Amino acid sequence: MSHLGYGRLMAVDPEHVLRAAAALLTRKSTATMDEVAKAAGISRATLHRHFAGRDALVRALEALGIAECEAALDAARLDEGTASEAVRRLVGAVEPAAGLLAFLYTENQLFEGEEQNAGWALIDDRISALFRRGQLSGEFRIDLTPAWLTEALYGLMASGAWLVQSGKGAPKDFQHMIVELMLGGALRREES
Amino acid sequence: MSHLGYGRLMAVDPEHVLRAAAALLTRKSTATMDEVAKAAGISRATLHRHFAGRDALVRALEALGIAECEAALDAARLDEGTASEAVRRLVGAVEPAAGLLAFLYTENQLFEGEEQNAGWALIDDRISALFRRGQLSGEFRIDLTPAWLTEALYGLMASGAWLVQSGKGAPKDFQHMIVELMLGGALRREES
DNA sequence: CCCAAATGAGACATGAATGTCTCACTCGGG
DNA sequence: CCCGAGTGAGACATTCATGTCTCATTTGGG
Repeated sequence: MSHLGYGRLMAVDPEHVLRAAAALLTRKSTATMDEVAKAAGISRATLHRHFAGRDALVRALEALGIAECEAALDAARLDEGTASEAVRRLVGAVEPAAGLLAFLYTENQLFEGEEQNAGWALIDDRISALFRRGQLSGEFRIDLTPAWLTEALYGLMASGAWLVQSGKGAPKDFQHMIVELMLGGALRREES
Repeated sequence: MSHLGYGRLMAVDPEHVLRAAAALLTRKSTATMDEVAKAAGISRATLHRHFAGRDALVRALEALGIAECEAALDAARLDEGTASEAVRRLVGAVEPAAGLLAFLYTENQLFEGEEQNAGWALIDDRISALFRRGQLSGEFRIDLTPAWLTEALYGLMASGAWLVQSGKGAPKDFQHMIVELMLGGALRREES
């Protein structure tokens, strides 16, 4: 059995391991370290050499999710154009990481302790600021708090990821269905 | 004697146990049977006498959640009035069970196996039918599928429950913030 | 009063997952 | 060619939740 090395020696790519772990844990959040190792195509021993334990693995996944969120936030350029356009760009940029984020979102183990990763608060702030900007510009309604709009966006993205993963929705509709419901709601409009 | 009388002794109320378990597991989904027992104010032995094991407990919680959902669906009278009004009534009726449902929603253990409870499918159908009715009456937009609207409603209710539980939102706003975002979206409207 | 039902407390075994370790093998570079 | 880093396989001990059991106690009914 040989692994396709990609330049150096046959060292395991931690990134690839995390991707595989995320893909598996998103489907089966109770997967054991052994299952994770098999999913990543490595042995349990090697998995342990890279991540001290299950907790460390989940923490690494959390860090990866935060990093991808921040990358998406940067790529979406939330300060440019209308807030609506920014929301649309954000959802589109987040889509590749939606599965991982949906897993982390349901992993409330991460939020029950005292030491939850401060990265989430920063992300919350940036998204809240976007909604607040939309409210100040008169674009968004003001009877819904930025905190709620942010939380709701998380929920809709998780639901969207779940819908796609279960096969009840097409991946290509991910951005559209989330953005349209988030901004426009379910009611039919006559105007525009 | 020897008949199944239940007013006899200081028998534990299984309903109360389930409520306590739901309240705890919503906050800490990894709570042990011992913690659940303590939260319910009974011993682990008694907890085990009523629910064969952790799996049975979660199944019972699932059955309770399904029952409460169906009760809410009945109480909301989805066939009466406009679809919007029905959605509003539904969210209001579901609110007391929102915490439990949020827990079940994130307990993807329930949906990964082959034998997921058929009760969810029935609930999905009833809610989907409501959105479809709204679309046929011209009340709801038709570019979002009933399946997505249903899933989105779940996600928003879970997010709403989480927001309230974390203290970042008031319980009294639960119905309003969910219904308004679900139906009207975040965009500000000039009309009405 | 006496008994049966139900509970609480705790001991005990079991099983699964985890964490640690050793050893042999395979590359790749010097 | 040889050496070492990195890996796979597996043995091993440990931890912890779980499941089962016993026994004392409480409670309420007959």
